[in-house]
Amino acid sequence: MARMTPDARRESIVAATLAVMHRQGIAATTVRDVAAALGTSSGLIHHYVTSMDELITEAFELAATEDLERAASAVSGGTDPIDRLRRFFDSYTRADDDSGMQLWLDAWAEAARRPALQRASRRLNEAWQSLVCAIITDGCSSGVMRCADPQAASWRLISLLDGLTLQTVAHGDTVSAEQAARWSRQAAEQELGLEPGILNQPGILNGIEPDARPLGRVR
Amino acid sequence: MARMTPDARRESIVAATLAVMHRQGIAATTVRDVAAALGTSSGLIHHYVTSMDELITEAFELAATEDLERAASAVSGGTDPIDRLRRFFDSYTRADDDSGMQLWLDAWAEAARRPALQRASRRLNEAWQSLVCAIITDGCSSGVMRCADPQAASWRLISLLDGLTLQTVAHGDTVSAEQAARWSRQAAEQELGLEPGILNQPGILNGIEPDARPLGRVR
DNA sequence: GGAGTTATTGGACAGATGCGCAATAGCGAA
DNA sequence: TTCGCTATTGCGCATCTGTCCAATAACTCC
Repeated sequence: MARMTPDARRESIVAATLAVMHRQGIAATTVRDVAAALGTSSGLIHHYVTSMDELITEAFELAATEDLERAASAVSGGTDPIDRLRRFFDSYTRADDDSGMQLWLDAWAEAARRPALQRASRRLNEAWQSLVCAIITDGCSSGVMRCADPQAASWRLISLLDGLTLQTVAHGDTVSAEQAARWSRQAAEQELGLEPGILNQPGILNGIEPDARPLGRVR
Repeated sequence: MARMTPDARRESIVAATLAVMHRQGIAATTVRDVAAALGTSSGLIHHYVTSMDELITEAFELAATEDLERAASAVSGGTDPIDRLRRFFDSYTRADDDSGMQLWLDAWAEAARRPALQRASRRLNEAWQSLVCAIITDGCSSGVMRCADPQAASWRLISLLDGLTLQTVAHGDTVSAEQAARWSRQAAEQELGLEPGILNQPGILNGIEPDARPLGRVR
């Protein structure tokens, strides 16, 4: 294999690890599979990485952080709290494939037994909640939303989305992706005292940023 | 090891498998560990079970079915829809340990790659939703609840509970068990047009069935 | 060009995994 | 008491796992 600079090689290793994780699941990701995906030897991986756990955590952190940043950037383009909330739903919901959410399912299950992964998962989950909480807090102070406890409301909103999407991904279609999208928006409208259907308007996202790729936690 | 009847032995194997699954997680449950927990040889396991996958699915199905039946039985003792809903929350929420929910996290993550486990998980999740949906439907027709779409509402309720509990179990206490209990009840009251706080009244469960153990999906 | 540095190789190592199989031992029926 | 059935044993097999390490090859600097 062609010799690469340490930085480039490290990056390619993490990227390959992520690909294998998507294909086989976190628990079944092995050094040899990563090496094979890269077309190199397994020894090379350990030349850059001290343990498999570290590598898996790093790859998960990379993917999850990118998704979060895409969502945050989509939200930040909103003109007002309701528009920002709409963009948040768009970015979370508009998934073409489920492998991103599957990664989260793996992470939540593995968290109990991999401390480093737990820290990463926890930190990123809290960041998602903060993102939503800021929108709700704004919405309340500007008077377009009514909510007694933005902290609780945002955890509910995130958890509801996770719970519904979980059904879609783990069980095929006990809850379809379309239902998850619709039902979670309805719940948010109800919870925040919004006019029913207001979050379902065709995403302004489409008009403003035609290049924007499907966004959000679920890639 | 003492010779046992096939039925008794099979039962003991499934029980031991479940214990190992709770301790080590589904993915890390091995034939040898089960044999060790039982004080027998690994060959014996395969004398009763054709594959590890089958055994794991069977053990999960057993635990999840028992939890569901405990919840259903708690609910069926309710005097009216609101009382039944209260009992449902009590049985889901009143968990002393988290290993039951951890089992569900494992199952959801593994479902994509173990078809038999996916079928079991799916079937049981749908049963939980049916249980709630029946309560809501009753509540609507007797006029004590207001809900346009009991199907959607019950999926939301289940998913919210799963999502919140997931945080408690996977991340320690991003959301505490107490918050998960309170917030999900608040959401239900809001969604079903109930008087705030009505689901938080001290569980009638305690008075009527003093023997009733902590119930629900989370054991 | 030569020398030094280091990215990369390929395999060794010890341990774990699911599964299968001959041998053994315990129990019920004759 | 003896016989037959089968629950149970203990180990073998092939394969896979993370980790490590000496040998090699490619690149940089003198």
